Amino acid sequence: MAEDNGKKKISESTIQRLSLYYRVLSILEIEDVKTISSKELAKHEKLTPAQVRKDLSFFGSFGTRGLGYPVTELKNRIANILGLDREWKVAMVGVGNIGSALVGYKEFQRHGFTISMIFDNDQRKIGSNHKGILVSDIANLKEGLRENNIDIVIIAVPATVAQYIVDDIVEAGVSGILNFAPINLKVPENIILRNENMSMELEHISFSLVNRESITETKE
Amino acid sequence: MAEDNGKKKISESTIQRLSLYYRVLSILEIEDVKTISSKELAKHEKLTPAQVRKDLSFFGSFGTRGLGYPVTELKNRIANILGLDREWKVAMVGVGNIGSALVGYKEFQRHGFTISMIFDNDQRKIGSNHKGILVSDIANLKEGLRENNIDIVIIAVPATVAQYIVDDIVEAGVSGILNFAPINLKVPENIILRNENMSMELEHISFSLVNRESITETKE
DNA sequence: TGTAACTTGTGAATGAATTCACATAGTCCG
DNA sequence: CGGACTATGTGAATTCATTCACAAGTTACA
Repeated sequence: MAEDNGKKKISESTIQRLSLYYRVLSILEIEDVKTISSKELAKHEKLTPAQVRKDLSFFGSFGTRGLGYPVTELKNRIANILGLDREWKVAMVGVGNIGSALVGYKEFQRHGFTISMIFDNDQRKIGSNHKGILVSDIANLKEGLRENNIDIVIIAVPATVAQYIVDDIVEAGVSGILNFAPINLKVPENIILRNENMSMELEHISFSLVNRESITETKE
Repeated sequence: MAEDNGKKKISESTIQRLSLYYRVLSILEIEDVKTISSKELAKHEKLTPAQVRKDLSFFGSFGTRGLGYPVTELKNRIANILGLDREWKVAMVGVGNIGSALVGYKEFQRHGFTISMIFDNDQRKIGSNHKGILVSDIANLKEGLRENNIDIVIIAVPATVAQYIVDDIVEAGVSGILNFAPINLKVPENIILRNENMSMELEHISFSLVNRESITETKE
């Protein structure tokens, strides 16, 4: 009966929040907390209890009235929904500043994302070892991705060349791409492309600071 | 007459999109494009023309009917709205994987964010030079931030210690904080705190891939 | 077993963001 | 200079997301 053939569409924000819930639940599990109410869970991420319940209700009902949600069970279920209960094979293209940092980023590994290939075009880097991974020549990108059955590619190259790279990635049959280059890439409809734009958050802060000032004028 | 004392609230997403517009306009300016229509601008970021016009209309009317928007002028105006027309003094706390990469991230500099201080607790790093910046002892965080009039702090420390760090930052009087630690930090209401969660985007991709599969089943 | 206290799950109500659609104003070119 | 064309700016309509509010299920304990 757990079949949900209705398939109502899940909003972007719900998916993002699932990530947050997962993170909190992982911590709670380690702290040996057995159950948690929507109220508590909401507090952890500054949301409303109703929001939490609504989000979870899209995927079934895991809670027990009067008690709350079983931590481990819910965590596992969310992992399953997000696809974190499997190993994803990830490749990194570009091992400069950012790329290099991400290769060593523990958080990815923890969530099932294993970076197993690195590509770069810098002759000095090619052939070298980066945190235990051999850096391949970007000239072999397409074959490399194919042969190793890579699921997801992270792009961390300069904006100027990112589009060429992404074209190759798509041709290689990879359909999940995370782009760190500050440019909007064009991909076919069936490709899942997400952008990580770190300046954006900083700019959001600067906007807020500027706007706040005009209000906080009274102070001092 | 350009006074907008009405002050209708600007939505989060509008602000995010301003960042995108700014990025596109910067490129167009370099390409020596003089004017651009909402339609063209929308195409660059996969939005609708109406959305672009609505976003911009919150801040006044910069366009010319029949022609479009003057690229340079609009770019400068957005820079002004976002607070990118000034120099922000930024400090980095934690110079591990991520922190180190961000210190060398050109994009920040380009948008007016100058990282001028670095703090860490690792004795081997303290006193050393990181891309031309002296690494200070985190024990001196509060005084350092105050003395140097830091506007924004980027947190790139392990999740376990992030809350202590942020408390110090707040006490030092800094009110803009960008957090890379995968944890929800508590700050007073008047502090602008934004989180950058890189796993989240990857998880979004994995969710989409899993869900897509169930639809693409037909293939092969 | 009964009852008081909780907490879920969910339609309905509200609120927010996006898109529509068009009056208005400017451009462009013969 | 005039008419065809283009594109903005914005209320109104629509779609989407969040919150409300409450019936119904479960616990805890006397």
